[in-house]
Amino acid sequence: MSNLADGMEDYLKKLLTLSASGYIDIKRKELAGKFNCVPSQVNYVLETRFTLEKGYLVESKRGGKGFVRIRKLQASLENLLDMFVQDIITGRISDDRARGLIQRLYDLKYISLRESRLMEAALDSLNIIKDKSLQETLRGWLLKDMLLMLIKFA
Amino acid sequence: MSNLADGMEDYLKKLLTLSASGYIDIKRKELAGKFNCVPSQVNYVLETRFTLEKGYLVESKRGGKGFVRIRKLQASLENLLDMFVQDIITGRISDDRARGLIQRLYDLKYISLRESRLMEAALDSLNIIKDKSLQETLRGWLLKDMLLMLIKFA
DNA sequence: TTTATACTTTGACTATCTTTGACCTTTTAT
DNA sequence: ATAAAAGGTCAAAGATAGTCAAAGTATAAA
Repeated sequence: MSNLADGMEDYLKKLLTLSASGYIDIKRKELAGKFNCVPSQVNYVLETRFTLEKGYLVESKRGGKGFVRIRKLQASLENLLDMFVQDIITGRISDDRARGLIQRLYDLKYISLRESRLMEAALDSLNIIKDKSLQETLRGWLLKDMLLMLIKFA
Repeated sequence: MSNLADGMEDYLKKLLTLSASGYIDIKRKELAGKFNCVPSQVNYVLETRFTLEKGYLVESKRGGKGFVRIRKLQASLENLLDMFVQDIITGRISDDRARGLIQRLYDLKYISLRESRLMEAALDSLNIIKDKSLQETLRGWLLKDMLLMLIKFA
């Protein structure tokens, strides 16, 4: 008998393969109910099994009619991401490295010239931050959020 | 099945696109009746979805023959500058206003959908900053740098 | 077999978004 | 003036989801 987390993982992955849209929407509480566990267990499964490195994107909304949406990335995007995931998940990234990644995205025709410049401009704005540590952290988030946005609407 | 507020938002936006005059007049109580909710729900939708920053103007009148008028502002650069002059001067801007500006730039066809999303993603990343003051300042720079870049390479 | 380490499960507390209702103000009709 | 007919405000309640750290379990190393 496998554990709860593995069971929930399998269940969600199965739903995903059955889904035509490439994503599924679930209710955290309902899912927890189905597996007879606390709702936060769902978060655990999402955090450990449906990560970016593994090719998944998770979005959610709170409040009435809220949801958790799990999206399976296309293989091509996964490959692309593989190159950056390491930088992204460490959470911090140097300016040079960040600009290198943007250049790479452009070379791969994944973003337009204007888009690359937009991303670079965003990086520029971080230069007014005195605290170098905060700067690196923020740069990591900036890059990650922009990249995820591109992927989400690919 | 989406929630009440989203449904009402969609309904009103649809009416707006169908309207030749550029605005629609509704009766708060009637609308609430159609959606089977309390009248103040209408206010909630107006306050969260039809704000000035998002390019809408809401006027109303009480008493007999009362109404609520929702107008989609036509975007123009002049218009935009007027609306955001204060932010530009102070160099600080709230999240809502920043997103509104981006939306308006997109309405104006100054930026593409992807570009607008990139800019929004950049804004997202600032949310990890605890210090609200620093956050507002940084947001100002971020927006300014991205905007200048767009202009420079227009 | 014990111990150390990694993985899983739980629950209390928090954050966010939505819905409702009681009470308030303005405008019009008589 | 007054009553009737709108619309407005605000705070509480409801509906979800997120975080974090403690407690429980399984696995690997000694």
